[in-house]
Amino acid sequence: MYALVDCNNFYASCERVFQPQYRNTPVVVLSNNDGCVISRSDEAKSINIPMGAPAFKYRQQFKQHNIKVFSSNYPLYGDMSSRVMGILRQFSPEVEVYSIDEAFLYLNTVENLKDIGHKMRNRILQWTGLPTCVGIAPTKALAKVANKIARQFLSETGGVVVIDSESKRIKALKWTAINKVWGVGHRLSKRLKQQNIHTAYDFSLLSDAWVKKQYSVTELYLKKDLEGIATLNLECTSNKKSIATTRSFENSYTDLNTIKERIATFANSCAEKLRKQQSSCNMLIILLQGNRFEKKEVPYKNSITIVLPFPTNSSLTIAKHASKAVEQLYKKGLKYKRAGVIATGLVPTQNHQLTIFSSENPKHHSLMTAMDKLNTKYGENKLKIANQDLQRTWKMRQEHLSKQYTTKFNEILIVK
DNA sequence: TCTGGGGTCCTAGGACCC
DNA sequence: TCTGGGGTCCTAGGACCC
Repeated sequence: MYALVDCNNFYASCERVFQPQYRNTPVVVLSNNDGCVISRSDEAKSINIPMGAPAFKYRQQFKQHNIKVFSSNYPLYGDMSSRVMGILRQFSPEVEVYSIDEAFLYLNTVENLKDIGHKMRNRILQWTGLPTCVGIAPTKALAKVANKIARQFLSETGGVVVIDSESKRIKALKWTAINKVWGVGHRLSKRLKQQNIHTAYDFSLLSDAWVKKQYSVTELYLKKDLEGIATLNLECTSNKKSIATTRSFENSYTDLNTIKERIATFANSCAEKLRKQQSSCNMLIILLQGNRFEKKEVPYKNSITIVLPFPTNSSLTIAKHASKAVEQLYKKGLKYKRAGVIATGLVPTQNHQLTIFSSENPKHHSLMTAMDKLNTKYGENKLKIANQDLQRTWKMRQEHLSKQYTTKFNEILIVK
């Protein structure tokens, strides 16, 4: 059986752990640059603050309803997440960390599953202060469905739902609207509804061949999973297949040098992440975009894919290629609002294929190692690469930032 | 003034090969 | 005048997730 454990309103709940005075009041967490709402407490949801609400449009409502606003504090959420995952590993050796706030577990046990679900919930709540819901079922897609029901009927279910019989499976699928099914998004649900498929149950009754022909194997796998035939497997490998750093700018930029500097910083950040998981990349994607919300015309949006001459995780090499690419993308006179660097074609750094004609300058490796060491010791970005601006420190707007209670000694909680 | 960021997977179609 | 066909690999872009 599979369990899906999901933290309720994760970012908002993390903030509440350290500021319990907000436990029963509406709380929202904003995205980078305090742009839009990305997490809401139940109270904020019931005041109809939508997901993705732009903060500048809702300032009045925040004030009016006394909503506590936080800037996002990723070091805090990341640390809380790894604590939760650590607890889950006590219940099963097979854990797939599906996102920062949820994980699938494979449960191979004769114990009562409902009891296990409650044990997981209780231990996470007691050890981290975070509320969760647990769905348990014979497949991942059904565990997702069970989890949704547990969340929706929290007080009746106690936050744990087990689908362990055919009648429960059918009842659960009939309850689930097609657009709420995991893997069925906006486009797909629209098409399915046109074909008179309105619930997960309707979908599960379709013929395999028809689903594959009309849609793709993804939908076929999903359908089998909903039927109770486990088709989606646990993915326990932790290494990423692509690594990205993309940002919106606080203002629009028009100047090439400013944009090049930003790209160099993003390239450096990607390279650092690559070295952390001991990967190198074979390809880079550089992207540059105008303002998505510009009404007049379709905004400029373009990207370049570069195949590197050899796999690398050197900040210098990646920044050099990224910088060259951005010169090609840049058009004078346009305004840019967002840019990014994505590293793909990742391979383990250890066993690079030897290239006959070119390879990394061996000095890069020791330089990068030294740079990472110093940056770990003295704080991020103490050491930069030359394409980055040494004077300027780019600061995100974070007007409502909480402390790094769990990852910085001088910000640790003090008990009076 | 101010609207996030980081991922995965699939498919269609082009390029290329024999 | 007649102008193949099958296979593979790669990439861009879409759809979806949290």
